[in-house]
Amino acid sequence: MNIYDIASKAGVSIATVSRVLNGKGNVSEKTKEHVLSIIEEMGYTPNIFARGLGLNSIKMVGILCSDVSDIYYATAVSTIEKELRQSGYDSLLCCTGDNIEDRKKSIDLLLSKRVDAILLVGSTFKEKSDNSHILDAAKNVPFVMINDFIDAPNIYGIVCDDFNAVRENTSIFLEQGLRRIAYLYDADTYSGALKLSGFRAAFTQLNTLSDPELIVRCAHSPEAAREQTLRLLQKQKRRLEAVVTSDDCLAVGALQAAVSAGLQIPHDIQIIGFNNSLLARCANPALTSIDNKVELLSVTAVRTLIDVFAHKNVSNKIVLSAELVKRSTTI
Amino acid sequence: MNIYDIASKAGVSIATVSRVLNGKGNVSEKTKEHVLSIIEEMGYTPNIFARGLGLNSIKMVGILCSDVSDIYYATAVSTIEKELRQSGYDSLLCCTGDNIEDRKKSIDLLLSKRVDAILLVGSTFKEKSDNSHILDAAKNVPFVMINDFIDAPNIYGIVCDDFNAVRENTSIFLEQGLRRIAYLYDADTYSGALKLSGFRAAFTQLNTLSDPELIVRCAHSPEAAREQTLRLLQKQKRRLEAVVTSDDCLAVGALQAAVSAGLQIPHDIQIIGFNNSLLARCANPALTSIDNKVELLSVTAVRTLIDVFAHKNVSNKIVLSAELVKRSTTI
DNA sequence: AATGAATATGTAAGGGCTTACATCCATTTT
DNA sequence: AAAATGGATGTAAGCCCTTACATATTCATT
Repeated sequence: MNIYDIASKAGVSIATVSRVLNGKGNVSEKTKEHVLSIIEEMGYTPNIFARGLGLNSIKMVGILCSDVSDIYYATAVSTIEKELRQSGYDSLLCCTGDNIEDRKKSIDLLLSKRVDAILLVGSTFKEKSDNSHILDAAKNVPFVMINDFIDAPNIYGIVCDDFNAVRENTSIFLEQGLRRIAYLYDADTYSGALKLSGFRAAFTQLNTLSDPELIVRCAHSPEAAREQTLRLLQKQKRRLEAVVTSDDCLAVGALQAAVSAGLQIPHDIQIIGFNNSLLARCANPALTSIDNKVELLSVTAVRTLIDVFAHKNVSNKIVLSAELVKRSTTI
Repeated sequence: MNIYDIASKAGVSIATVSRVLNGKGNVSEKTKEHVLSIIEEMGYTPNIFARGLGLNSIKMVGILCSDVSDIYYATAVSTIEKELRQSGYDSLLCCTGDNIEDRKKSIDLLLSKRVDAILLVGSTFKEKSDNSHILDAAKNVPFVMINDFIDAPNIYGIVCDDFNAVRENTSIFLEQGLRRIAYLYDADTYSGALKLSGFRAAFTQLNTLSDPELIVRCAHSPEAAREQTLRLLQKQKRRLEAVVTSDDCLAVGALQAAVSAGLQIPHDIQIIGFNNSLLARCANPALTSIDNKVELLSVTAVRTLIDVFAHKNVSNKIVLSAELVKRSTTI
């Protein structure tokens, strides 16, 4: 069944059917309704490929995500997908892992599927030299990044003010007189770098320096964070007073370490997570966490993209503020 | 740039270029390499729409998921996506929520995008009457369901033996002499129904009956489960001895309730989760959980689908076994 | 009633690929 | 040496839309 069948059954030309389907051009109300009724009656769906051939777009946006099984990215992807659909776009999902080569392939793949744009969830790597494939992709379609930014034409970054989020909350600890503050982080990404500098800046502000031994990189799992925190707790002669983390899942690990070391939380040690995910609510005691507003970031990203499609004037970088959600691991 | 450009640059016909691109038909090794080098040199990518028009497929599978922000579904989608890509298929993601109307729309949408198959993640509803749209869809493309099954042509179910998983683990409690065992569940789905009957069956096996007041349905959040468990703890004259749940996130809520009631875990009360997700590892004390093997289910689903594409003989229902992962909330 | 503008509809030319069928050529067979 | 075979390649039709342009119709204006 194709547009010709509908046209002949409705006694009109295929052009008229097409116009009805696309709501473009002039069709009399009467004809329009008649055609629609035939379409309904025969259960006709236009062939997306033929349509794509004509329009060179099938309203599909590629989502590039390093790992949707991560609860944070999952929330982002979920929000993006919903918001896109509401705007009439579908989502082609591509999870790439953290490997540059794979991501290059994924971008090529999305482009070969003729997506109308690419939305990146999950930070790129710090070595900007390896981002040439993103710049290339942006020559073909708009490229929107969440929690990341590259200053180049046709690239839009929706980021959270991670620097100040960490700086301010670290400062709170410092103002309480604490100095033995550890920082646990996992990835060396754009936003990861911001958070780390935020941590350091809090110390600099007070003309102090953070102890380099207390800044620890570890794998993205509670187990890894637990191990690292236990190590710090054992090694330090002076007691660890607080732990700041780049992700709730690390904070949970730190929390487990503190609990197993018999420390009272938050009296003996305070812990602060990042992302305000389900993990923060599930931890025991419940985790204080910096909410960097994934949903808002995601919605903003999609809206930005829609504006770009509509040739509206859009700023290349949008910065949102994080917000602390206080629970039981801080005073 | 199109296939004609490549053909003329290579001094061959478009048919030959097409044959090289698709690896079909006979092309001499020499010509093939020459054409490939031109393609490489010019950076040519065949137009996916034109190709789709000819083949009526662009190797894309629709993933229908009620909610990717749920950590369990996120893992499933992530695994599916990876496995599909390895088999040369891409994933069109569609999150539908738990609403039948929305799901109908999503299925239509996937079909209109001419996906080669639909993969459903997340159970359908118990009222089979409302599954007519799935049966309809299966007339067009293979339909694979994870954790669900409808016995109809072209529908394949990859399920976990949820019934026995819950039955066996409930039995362990009963064999310990416990009788005041609560069951917390969230959704009234296919696998949800299996789990619930498994719970009941454990009692029936011993010619006992479960207390209907201890079988509680609640929303899918730790907070809701916490509240319900607190209610049970307060109401019951005889002490609650164990809680079985249909999802880790409910188990975490139950755990929080028990902790806040000052109970010793697992001495005073034992708790068992389901799915063995990150939440189980993050809980404190760490949660014993039934692992229903999402990754394996997902991989099996995709492999089944690939077999169906290859017209291999595939059984309509594949049942995998769950496995208990013991942590600190059971004896 | 004649003219022109605006609206409604139709015709036909792409858009870029796949593939059945036709053709050509180099082998092998008799 | 002629015929048969089969591999390599080309031609052209078809897939199903969109849309520029052409034509027909309607309506308002003079």
